[in-house]
Amino acid sequence: MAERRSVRRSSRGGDNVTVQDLADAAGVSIASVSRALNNSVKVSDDVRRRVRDAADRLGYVPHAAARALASQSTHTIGAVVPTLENPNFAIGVEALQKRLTQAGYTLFVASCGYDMDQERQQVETLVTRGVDGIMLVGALHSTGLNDFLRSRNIPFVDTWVMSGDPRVPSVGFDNMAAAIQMTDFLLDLGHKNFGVIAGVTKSNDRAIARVKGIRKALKARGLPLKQERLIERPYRIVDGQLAMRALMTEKNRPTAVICGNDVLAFGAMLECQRQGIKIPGEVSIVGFDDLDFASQLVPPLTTINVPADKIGEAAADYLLAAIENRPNLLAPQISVNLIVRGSTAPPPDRPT
Amino acid sequence: MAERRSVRRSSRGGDNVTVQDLADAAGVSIASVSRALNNSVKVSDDVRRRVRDAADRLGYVPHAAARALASQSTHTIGAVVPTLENPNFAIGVEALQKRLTQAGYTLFVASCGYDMDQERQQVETLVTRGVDGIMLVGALHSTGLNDFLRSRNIPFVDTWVMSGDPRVPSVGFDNMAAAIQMTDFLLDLGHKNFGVIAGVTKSNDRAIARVKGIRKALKARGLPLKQERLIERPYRIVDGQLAMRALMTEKNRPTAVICGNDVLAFGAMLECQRQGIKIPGEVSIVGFDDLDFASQLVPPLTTINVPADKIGEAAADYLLAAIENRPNLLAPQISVNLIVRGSTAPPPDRPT
DNA sequence: TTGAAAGCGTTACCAG
DNA sequence: CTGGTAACGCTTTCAA
Repeated sequence: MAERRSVRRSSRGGDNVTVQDLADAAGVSIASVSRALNNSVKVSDDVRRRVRDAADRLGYVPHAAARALASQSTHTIGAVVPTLENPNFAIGVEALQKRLTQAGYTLFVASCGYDMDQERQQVETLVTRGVDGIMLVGALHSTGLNDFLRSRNIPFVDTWVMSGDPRVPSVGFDNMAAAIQMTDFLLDLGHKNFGVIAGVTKSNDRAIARVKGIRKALKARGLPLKQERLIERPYRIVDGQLAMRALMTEKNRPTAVICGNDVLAFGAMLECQRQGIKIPGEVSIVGFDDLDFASQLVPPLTTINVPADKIGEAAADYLLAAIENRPNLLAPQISVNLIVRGSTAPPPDRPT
Repeated sequence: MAERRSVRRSSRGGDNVTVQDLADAAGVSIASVSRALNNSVKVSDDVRRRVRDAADRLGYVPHAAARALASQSTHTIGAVVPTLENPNFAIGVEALQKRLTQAGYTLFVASCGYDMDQERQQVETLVTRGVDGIMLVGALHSTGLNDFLRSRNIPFVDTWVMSGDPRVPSVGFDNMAAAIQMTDFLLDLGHKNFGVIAGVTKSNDRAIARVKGIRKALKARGLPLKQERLIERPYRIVDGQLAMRALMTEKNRPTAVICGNDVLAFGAMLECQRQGIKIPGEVSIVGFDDLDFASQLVPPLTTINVPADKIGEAAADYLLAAIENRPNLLAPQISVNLIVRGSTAPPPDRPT
């Protein structure tokens, strides 16, 4: 038994304290040490105390890999988001992580740059890592991804969307409905001449759904969305600016511009400020997300509030419940709200 | 041998394919399978091919925990940042992750909310996880953190700072020097009346160093920084606004306001816009970080460019090198630059 | 180049 | 309640 230690291959300096060491120090079996450490019920207070003491004294640090191997559970969760540069996802991941930490889980984070193949790649890596659950963004994944995860019995949850399919748990909201609500709001204000600055719709079902919603709402009032009035751009300020510039060079300027998110809207507003175009006097601008700056802009931005932190927390709760086989709370629906602020008003009195 | 499988405790559905299975399928020993899978040189092409085929056919997914346990290396890195809500850190983490993925490493992310105790907690969790390296932000940690990591032989790197101590590897820059440069710039412009909106300095050595730099530069010109001219606030837009409001209510308004970062500066600018205070006509405002919106604001913000992505990449490179015992590249120094834009100008002609 | 076998640090089952 | 011990899935000597 003493031999055990000397045989170690360990190259690391700080000869790690093992359960075996604690057992020796506390004068109990390693089985008892394990039980004591894991708050198992079947341990006498005495043993528990002695083990805890030894652990503190020797500076014991559990070995997660060994634990995972033996228990078949890593207490680890993975998240794959398009990019952390979008504050929305950063906030969501942050909230997810906080919740997981509370529950004793650790989070792997990976980004895929809005690319389904990369997402698949990252997911496979996470599976190799033995994650107990995975958070994904959107419902649009590489073919077979869902089945792959299901076949391996790994709980996962789509976020920022609301899937119709009950087999696919999701924590989010109906992007199309939100876009419709926003468009209807502008329509009710009297706007008839629209411009849209959307996010890149490739591999992005949130962006797709939002454009679809806008189209649908307009169509319902007999207003088609002309090709040149729909500009698709990455979610960056400068792209919002350029898109707005393009939109405003037309002879028949739109009186309302719907942006795929607040970042794009911010860019659009800056362009107006630069050109001296009055908001909302000449053009109404709306965003999506309600990032912290939205309410502070001049004028403050009308947008859809998306509680990214709530999404992250709910995703954590769902995953944790699924992992522990708790009666699965119905995938919580996140409510998003139209926040009307100063960037919108009825269209100016001129023939459109 | 057949017995082995039936004894499994595995509760999971998707009976995972093991090295043993591949060995059976390929008709070789598990040792050979391991070698074939790990690109070991000592394998015949034939064996390699057969193993690879079997792996593909059976859908083999390696088991990281087992691999870690056997090889004493997890191919895992941990990062602890104050918060992902600060775009700077989000960008840094994103870059770190990308680089690590390329190298076959997976990233654990944790945030500590600018709290050293939480940071310590997170680090210990990561150590339990067996991470091969850790990225930290700042050089100010809970007492003994560095020794703890060193004693366990875990490479770590401080970021966003430049440590004097060569025993503490860091990837960053000299915050104080940058602040001095910025202050000198304003001083050279003719400003004598300063206001400072700093980040919360508790547990934040970047914020501390920046304030120190400002103080030092002012002092060198015989200008003290009065208590009421230094406002410390969390890094949020609204805090920048409120702080600016407080600064501008004084009878003797500052002609230059130095902000701890761009977010605070943005808030300060918004407040001026709201009050109709001209920038830079009446007051010059500067930030720190050069976030993407800085160059787009009206007027564009004078600030210090901090390449967060470079920091993340360099941190990854350093950690990887340290882990693989490669001749440690000297901790790379990140160069930050003063970016002069429209938010700064000489002070107005009035007695200050 | 290949195979056999000894671990890696824990957990969990089974007796006692 | 406690101890002994067989896994967990893989890597890595050590011989052949």
